[in-house]
Amino acid sequence: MSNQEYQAYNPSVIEKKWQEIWEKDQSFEPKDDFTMPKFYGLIEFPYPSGNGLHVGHPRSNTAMDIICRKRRMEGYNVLFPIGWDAFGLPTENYAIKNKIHPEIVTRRNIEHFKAQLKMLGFSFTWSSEVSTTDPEYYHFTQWIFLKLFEKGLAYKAEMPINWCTSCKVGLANEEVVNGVCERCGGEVVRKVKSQWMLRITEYAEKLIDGLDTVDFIEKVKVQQRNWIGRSTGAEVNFRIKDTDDFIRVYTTRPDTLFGATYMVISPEHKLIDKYKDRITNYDAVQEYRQQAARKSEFERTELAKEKTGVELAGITAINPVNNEEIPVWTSDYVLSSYGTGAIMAVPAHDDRDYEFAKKFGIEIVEVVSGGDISENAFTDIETGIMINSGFLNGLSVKDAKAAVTKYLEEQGIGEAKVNFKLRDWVFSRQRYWGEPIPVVQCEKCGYVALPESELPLLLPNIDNYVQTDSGESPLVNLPEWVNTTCPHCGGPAKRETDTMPQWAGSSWYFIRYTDPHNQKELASWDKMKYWLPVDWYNGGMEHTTLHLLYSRFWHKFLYDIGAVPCPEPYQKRTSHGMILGENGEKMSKSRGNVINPDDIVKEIGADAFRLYEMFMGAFDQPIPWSTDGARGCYRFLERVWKLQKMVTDEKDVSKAHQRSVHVAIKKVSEDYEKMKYNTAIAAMMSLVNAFYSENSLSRGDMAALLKLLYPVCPHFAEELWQKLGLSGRMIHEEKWPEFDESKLALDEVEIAVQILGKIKLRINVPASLDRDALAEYALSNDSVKELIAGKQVRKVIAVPGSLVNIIC
RNA sequence: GCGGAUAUGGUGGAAUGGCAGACACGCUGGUCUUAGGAACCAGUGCGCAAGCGUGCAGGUUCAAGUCCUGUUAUCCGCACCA
Repeated sequence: MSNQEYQAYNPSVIEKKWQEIWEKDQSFEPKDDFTMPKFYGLIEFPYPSGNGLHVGHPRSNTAMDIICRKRRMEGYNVLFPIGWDAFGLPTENYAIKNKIHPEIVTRRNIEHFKAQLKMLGFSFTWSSEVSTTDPEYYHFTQWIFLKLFEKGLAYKAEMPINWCTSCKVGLANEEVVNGVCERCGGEVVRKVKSQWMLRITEYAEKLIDGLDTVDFIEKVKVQQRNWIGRSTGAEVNFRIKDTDDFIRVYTTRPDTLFGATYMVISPEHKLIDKYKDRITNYDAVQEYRQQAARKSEFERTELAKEKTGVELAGITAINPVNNEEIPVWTSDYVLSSYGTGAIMAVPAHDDRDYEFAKKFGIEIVEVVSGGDISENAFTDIETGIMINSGFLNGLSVKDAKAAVTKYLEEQGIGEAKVNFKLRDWVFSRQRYWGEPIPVVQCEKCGYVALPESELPLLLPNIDNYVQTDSGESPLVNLPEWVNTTCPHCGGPAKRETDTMPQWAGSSWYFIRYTDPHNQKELASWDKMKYWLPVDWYNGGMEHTTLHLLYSRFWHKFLYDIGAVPCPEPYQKRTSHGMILGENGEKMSKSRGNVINPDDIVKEIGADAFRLYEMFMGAFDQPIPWSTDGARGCYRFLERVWKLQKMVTDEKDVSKAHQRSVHVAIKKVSEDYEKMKYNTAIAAMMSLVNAFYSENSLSRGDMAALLKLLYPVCPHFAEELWQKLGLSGRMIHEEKWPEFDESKLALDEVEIAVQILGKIKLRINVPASLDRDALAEYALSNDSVKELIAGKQVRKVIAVPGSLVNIIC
């Protein structure tokens, strides 16, 4: 019995107490000792919105906090940083609406977030805190841009953007919902603007291949691979009859070349203009092209089901393998932005071509046997055999591909080709609250980079953050800022007024964390060399093809120019499921099902809140919130709290609980690593139930439980540890417990006895029996004998520790 | 249409091919209380039972929630990528 006076569990008091101690002692600051084994745990730094933390943040943060706290107890030097992804639209919109400078809004929001995160007791490396809006930080965001520009990976191009006709504003894709403006419901059209682009496509291959070297959860890899969309095939030239010109097509099915019965080029294809004099129905073609151009993105996808198109009368092409003359069409089902903007159509073996050919009565020639082309296109590439295909006849699809590609290359009419779906990254925003792009436009020299010595190019102060009527950044209203001189020729030049997207600052923040106040470079080489790559990065699936891909791109680029020491930024990536409202729907203000972490912490404390978020269900699955469930976790902590009244003076793990304790250590240690927090917590609950069933536990038993519980409920564990005086240190300075396999053994186990696979009874047997001994033991049991009396035993399957199945 | 995931009590969910429903929530009854939305104790998949039970239909196996084939529903992502 502890001689401490018993006090009821009061989370608000002890949480505050320990947060102050940790802060005062700098308990979680990493050491400068680079000989220690390191662990770099990372969570996506939050966007400090005005709404404050939602319940999703603590789910990811607590999960990684658990890993980091455990790592420290295991002797690792741990970096677990936090910062602010603070540029971006919502802050700017708030600033516009309330006429407050976004910088002030941002500062206020960060303070609020910080207080909330501290309230939850995360063991962040606060000394590494960064904000993307800090000039000291965006200095190097701009520096990376200069490097991209220098290497030709940043370029300016005419690109269509989403334009709200009512707000007269360019919108991000995320702001366009069902073809209308998210804010005003106005019509959104495509408007061509000159935009900064980043050549991420240059890294398509590396981004795909790099996935084989990292430990990302499979669905992230699959999604990135699909997004990058590598496909292998061939480009083939089809001569336009009576000219020297070719239509060059891309196909993944060069094996079906003999089945090409027409061609389709995109409405934007240059050859249409070039041969407009030959096209006898040019008026009709022109009208179709205008129609296609007028269609908004929304309409184009809406109308995707029904194929449309116009034949280019007067133009035909020659199939290079059989010299057949085939018609050429234009249709918007062929995209100008993919491949060569032209295809050979093989209706017998492509669903889209089939549909198109059926609609317009074009010939369908079967070249792969195995299907029924009177019903459907036959697209199976595994089983088909080539027919009607000259020298390819009799080959499998796979062999035919190889054979025809070789032939094309030998004849000089085509070649193997890899294509990607990935598009270059539109990097401009006509907005105020972002990093200025450090480039000027000179009348003589064109786009010229600022010299590095002029970085950071500060975002100038401004009174009005609204875009201009023509959709330019409000920075254009600052002539004294815009008008400058060309660093190259000294002549008059204008600064770029577009700013960078929110994804810029977040593409390299994990590098900056290793050396956040370095004025000279991204981070010092020694620090990067020690800390990078991030060992474990947890975040949301919604960033898989955005932030996660962008930052891998930047990192690979930085690696290629020798600015970082490793080719991949993240060794391991995991992902948490979303927390839904209590009604099972997505949490949102409009649904009125939002749970505020402040309210929960006020009611049950941070530890119970953290505990519940980890216990509520499988970590990677979406899960509805349950306030009752959260209260249940509070009850569990109260139950543990009350254990202090039955702790004996025995120092070691008790005989009575020895097995339960070691089972729990094993289960909890393993489950934390697998992020199976729910079952880890269940194991601790079972242990507590075992303590209660004996009405007694030793100090050693309690110590083991508290160490296991500490990563999830750190304040609680620290407090009880100290209250019971379990050691002279604080619990976070303790070693992680190890389990002893030999302590897991049982003397006797209950096994099930089955007859023909049906359970008939359960018997207790010595745990040490092997397969044969167990079978024998079971057969000699009186109750079992009764069951099989008069029957012939044909076979006995015995599984030690589990069951005996008697076949008779 | 393509890709991914999921499907188990009233609810959230457990279960290396080996006793389905661990651990919780909720609910029912009880104890103690001036009181209970506190605590503690007992019960709780369905069925009176024999039995039946992991979306549905088959299959493999001594044994299937788990493996295979097919199928349905829901969620997420992509959207004519040749």
